[in-house]
Amino acid sequence: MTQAPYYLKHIAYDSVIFGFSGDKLKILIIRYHNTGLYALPGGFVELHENLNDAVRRGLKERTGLDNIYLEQFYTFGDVDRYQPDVMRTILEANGHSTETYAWLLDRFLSVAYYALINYNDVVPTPDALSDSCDWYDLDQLPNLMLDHAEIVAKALQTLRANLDRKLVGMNLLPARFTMGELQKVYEAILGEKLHRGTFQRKMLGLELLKRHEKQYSGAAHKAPFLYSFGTE
Amino acid sequence: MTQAPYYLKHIAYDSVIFGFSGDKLKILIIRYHNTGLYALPGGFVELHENLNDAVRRGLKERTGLDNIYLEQFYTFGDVDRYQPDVMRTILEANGHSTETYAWLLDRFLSVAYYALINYNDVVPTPDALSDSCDWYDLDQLPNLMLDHAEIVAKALQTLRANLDRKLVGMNLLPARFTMGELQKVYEAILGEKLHRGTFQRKMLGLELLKRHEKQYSGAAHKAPFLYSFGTE
DNA sequence: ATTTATTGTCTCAGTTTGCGACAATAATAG
DNA sequence: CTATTATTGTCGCAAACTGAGACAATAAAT
Repeated sequence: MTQAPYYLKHIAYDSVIFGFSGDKLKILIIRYHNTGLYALPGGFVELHENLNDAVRRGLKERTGLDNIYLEQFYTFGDVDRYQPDVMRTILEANGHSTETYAWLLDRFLSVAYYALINYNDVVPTPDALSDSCDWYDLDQLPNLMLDHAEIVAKALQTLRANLDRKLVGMNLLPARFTMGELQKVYEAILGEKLHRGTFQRKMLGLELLKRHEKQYSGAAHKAPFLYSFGTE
Repeated sequence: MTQAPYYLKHIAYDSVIFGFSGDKLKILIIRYHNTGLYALPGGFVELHENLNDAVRRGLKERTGLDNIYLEQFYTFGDVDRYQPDVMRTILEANGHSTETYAWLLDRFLSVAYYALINYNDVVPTPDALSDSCDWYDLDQLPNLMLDHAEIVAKALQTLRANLDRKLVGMNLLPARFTMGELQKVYEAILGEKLHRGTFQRKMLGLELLKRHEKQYSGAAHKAPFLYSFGTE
């Protein structure tokens, strides 16, 4: 967080970072110091930085990960996003002068992205203004500030629409996974149960999964195959 | 076009305005005075204006139409969009001082939209800096400035992807149209021939078209039905 | 050795899709 | 007035795809 001329004015980004654990879809939410305000992880674009690079830079800081599956889905630009009181509250709670950071009190458009990551690879890390960065079940989110709830809703909607066009599900899993795990990811995203046989037939028919040896599963049933993403 | 503090800095929009005529998909392109530069119609967002409203305002100016089918599809934010020389050329060719309009020489992100309109309803109108605003066949575009060719390509790609999810084709036609005309629209968008019987069966199966009386067509064959969009 | 839970696969019926065929018909040509 | 031409609405059939249940296989637990 630096002073005014370092970032493009009026432009912010927010990222909806999806993870999958315990059969549930989750997203990363930060909480600002001493305010009780919850928000999506976001940031600003440096004067000589590509927009997409700015978002990847923020993702790296928040998750520790490079090379994340990332997709831009909408730019939010309504006037009623402009609530300088909220930003003033955050700055003051952090002991920052609202003069030095006056540029933050201006109107912002937000370019929204969603990211899909492997839950287990992540070490969620708060930024300078926040005291936590944590996973929340998608159906148990705290009240989010500004229009961030709307951003999450549109992210999920876009993710669902992309699910049958792009092969996206496996970005939420480790490199090797079972068919059952993959199906649970799809079910969590779509919010509905899928028929096991049909799902398996469809996934294998795409010829995008490589089948490996059997998994040694500590479970009381037949050991499933492991798959990885990639034809060869 | 007004002075600096009237618009949000760093933010522009561009619109890919699709029309359909003579079995071809076309888009509106403007040419800047005395420069030979071709570009998409675009504009800026007023300080207290919703982003979407700004785009509709621009569409109204360029086409004379309200209530246009409009969809945001991507925000372009690479650094190499920043080519102040191009904007300087345009300003000078129009006799504008680059001091008064210095804000135009800054870096811009562009939020891109596509619009679908009825070709026959439109009176294309140039803006203050351009001397023409005309239809061009999608496959015979002039060289477009900056990354506008890339914007057009992504617009078409998004339109194609949306074609099987949203019912979008009829926005390019008059209120009443024949099944053959509708099919030609789809073929122009997808860039491929479709089977007549299958197309008709699918469209009617959606139960979104109302069938009217026969058309008196001056053509030497059976007169087709007319349809309009809307169930009832 | 038996039970339990889950996996990989198959079959079958129902639906959708691609494609050709047929009669119907508005204008035109003879 | 009749035949021709071009295009339309519709049907039928085969191929492909989909949803759902059924069956044997098997790793761990009893």
